[in-house]
This record gives sequence, structure tokens and C-alpha cells, in this order.
Amino acid sequence: MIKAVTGTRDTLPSDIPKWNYLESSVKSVFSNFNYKEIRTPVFEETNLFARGIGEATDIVGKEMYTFLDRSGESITLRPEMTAGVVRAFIEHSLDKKQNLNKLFYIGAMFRQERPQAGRFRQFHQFGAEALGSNDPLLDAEMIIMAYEIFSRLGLKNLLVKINSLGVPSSRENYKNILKQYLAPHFALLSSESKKRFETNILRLFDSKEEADRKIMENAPLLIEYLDEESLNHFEKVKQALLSTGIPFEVDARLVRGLDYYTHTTFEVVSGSVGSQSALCGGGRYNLLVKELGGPDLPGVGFAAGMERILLACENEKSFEPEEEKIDLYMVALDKGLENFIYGTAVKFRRNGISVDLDYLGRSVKAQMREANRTNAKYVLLVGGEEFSRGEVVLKNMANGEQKIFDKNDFEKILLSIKEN
RNA sequence: GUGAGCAUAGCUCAGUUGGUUAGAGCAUCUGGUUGUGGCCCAGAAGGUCGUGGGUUCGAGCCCCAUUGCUCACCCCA
Repeated sequence: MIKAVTGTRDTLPSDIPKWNYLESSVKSVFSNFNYKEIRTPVFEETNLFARGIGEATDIVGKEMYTFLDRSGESITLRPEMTAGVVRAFIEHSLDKKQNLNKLFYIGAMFRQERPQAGRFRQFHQFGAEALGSNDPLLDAEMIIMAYEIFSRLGLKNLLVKINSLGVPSSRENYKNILKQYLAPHFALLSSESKKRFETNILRLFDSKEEADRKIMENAPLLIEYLDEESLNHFEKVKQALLSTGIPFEVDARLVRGLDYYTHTTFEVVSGSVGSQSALCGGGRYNLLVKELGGPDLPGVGFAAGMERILLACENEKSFEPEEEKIDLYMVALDKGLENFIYGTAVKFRRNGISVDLDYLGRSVKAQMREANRTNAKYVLLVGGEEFSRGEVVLKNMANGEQKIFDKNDFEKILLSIKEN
């Protein structure tokens, strides 16, 4: 038997209602904040991600689905969407059409990692990017939108963590201070951390190695060395969150894995999923647009993992998607009525009524069971004595009431069904 | 890439110290109502016990290998 590739999965018809509910919640929140949807290709030139996300990151280093296409060009399935959105923004000079572009997306991403609870190789994210403004209100807006979506889904058990990475100059300054602090302890660091000492020293705060943690416990924090401008920016973000009633916690050790962040970084974690508890993450990236060859414009954004969100929703039973119903099921009481029944069914369908009927030659009882299973609001019974008198019976499945109609009085039956 | 656990019907799972024809619930189908669903009752169908080897008179059960899944690490949404 051929099975779905490791880390990918099918979304069966029975799973679709909750996905639809999630997607429509996402779209309505983004629409309330006036973000416009953007769709970009699922694959891009490999270079885009290498430059945009950072060569030293795990995503680029070991998780990308990269291959050569038939012309020998290196192609990569997108592991995240920010790089693609920024590429499209630059390519189409969106900054010339309006000064601030507020964009959102929903789509599939690909990373070759070992699957586990809340982690897949093909997974789905929604997210937003605001390009063209350095306003701290937009940093806060990302968090507010994510939080609003989670609230509308009924999620509790959430923790918003924020931090600031400052501007490059104060960060470089701080990195030197951190290096000085770590130098005497260098020999005790884990081998992975020794590597990061050179490549991305801030990530040492993420380490779960006991030895590293002990050393990092007393390390100086970036937030203590932020310049005036960065502190100011961070303060305004916090004020905006306070004024809109979003509970949050400053986590000075929160460091995002991607290279492009400046100023604000944040994450929302859930206590209702497995160990992969980050439902969303994001931050400001004032250097990325220029880095990818565009104008020197600031940006801020976030991405949220949809499988993780649904997992949290299921564990919390936070919402119950409405069960799917059809308007009408047509039942044949005897054979030889196919033409009338099928013709009438199509006529109803053309009038916007959802209709189904038996295609398996089943008994009346089985047809009624099927009508019940599909949550049909009405059943139209065709056949027998009534039909030979020129009549059909419309049965209301909720209360069992039956009404008799002239079989040619389509409009009256239609009206009766539409009433409900 | 590393580690641990699991693999029996469509689904969720039983299966006693290895011993005849491998079970249940749910779902499916048929009937109880010659033309009427949900509840109930009766019955039916459905399994190379993941795969390949081995031990044994005998393996779903023990051993080895292999594949897959799950969870965790790394890292991330």
C-alpha cells in the first residue's frame, strides 16, 4: 500500500469543518485590522531563503527541501513565508503603490524534520507582515491580532512572551559584553554552544543543556544594554499591549532563531499541546527588505502554526464546528422513477438547494437512514399511490411532519424548503 | 541526525505461563416495519495478527532483522 510520505497527512472530509472554521476566523480578524491577503509560490530560488533566513540557522542548514530542477536551478520548498512575501513586495514595488503594506497569508510550508506532536514536514501557517513603517504600534498589532484569533477560537491557557533585540549597534556592543562574560566559562560550554559562540551567540540563551543553563543564568541580558531608541520603542510596544488588555510577560531570554529580527520579538505559547508549544512567533525585521535587495524599509510580522493551534483547540475542546447539513434528500419508494427524481434533484440544485439521492439502488429504509446520516433537513418521498395520483410527500426530518404537494408544483416545494 | 515506546477487523482496543476454528465495542450491510430515519432487537460481512527470517511438535504471544507510526531531544510554527 502506498502511504502518505513521512510527516505529511491527509485532511479528510471529516476534518474539513474545523479547518474551515480556523481559516474563516483568521481571515475575519485580518480583515478587521485591514490586512490584505497575498499568495506567493510554494517554491522559490534557494538563494532567497539562504539570504533571507540566514545561512547559520537550522532551517537553512538542515531542514530545507532543496532540489535541482530539470534546468539545473536550485529550488527550495518554502520553509516559511516572510522571505517570499518580502521578495514579492520588492519585485512588484509595492512600496511605490502605498507607503505601508499590511499583508497576510495562509499556506503550506515544508521543513524536513522528524515529526512529533505539533510538528510535520508539510504544515500550515498563517501570518502577517507590515512593511514600510517602524511604528511600535505595528509590533503590538501583530501580537494583538494573533491573540484575537486565538481568543475567537476559544483558546485559554496562553502565555504571551515578548523581548527586544534592539538595533544592530547596541546588539553588537552587547554581544561583546556577553563574549567577555562567557570567555572564562568557555571550556564548560556544550559543543553546540561553542559553535554558536561564534555564529550566533544570542542563541546560547535557548540552550537546554544543564551546563549551559547554569552559565547563562548569571549572564548579562541584552535588555540591560539597549540604547535609548530601542528602549523607547520597546516601551511603546508594552504600552500598546497594556492599553488593549493583552496579558504578556517580558522574557529577556526569548531569542528568535531567525537572523533577520531587530527590536521586538515575541511568541505565544500554549500549555495545551505537547512540547512544541509555540503557537506563533514573530518580530520586527528592519534589515530584511534591504538585505534582499529592496529599499531600506522596516518590517514586522509573525507566523502561526495551524496544526498546533488545532491541536490546542482539540485538547481544550475550545470550539465545536457546526455539523454539515444538506437541505434535501430524495427517496424513491419504488423503481422506475429515476428520471423524475434525478431531474427534480438537479432542478433543486440549480436553485441553490443542496440535494442528494441514492445511487446504490438501496431499499427505502436504507435511503432514509442515508438521509438521516447526511443530516438532511427534508426528505422528498416519491412513488407509490401518491405519485400515481400526481403527488409527492415532503417530510421534515426534525419533527417528522409530512406535507403533500402536487408533483409538478416545484415552486411551492422549493419555497417550503427555503422557509427553513 | 539521536533516543525510547508501539504495530491484532474500516476505527478504538482485548487476547491469560507459547496449545485446536483470533474476540469485543463502534462503524458498515440485511431483517424486525410488502413504503419512512434517529432508539431498540436479531443476524451477516469484515483479519496474510506490519513485513521477512529464526526457535519450537506447535508462535498473535519468544528471538533477530526490517519497515512504519508515536513521543521526546536538536530546532522551530
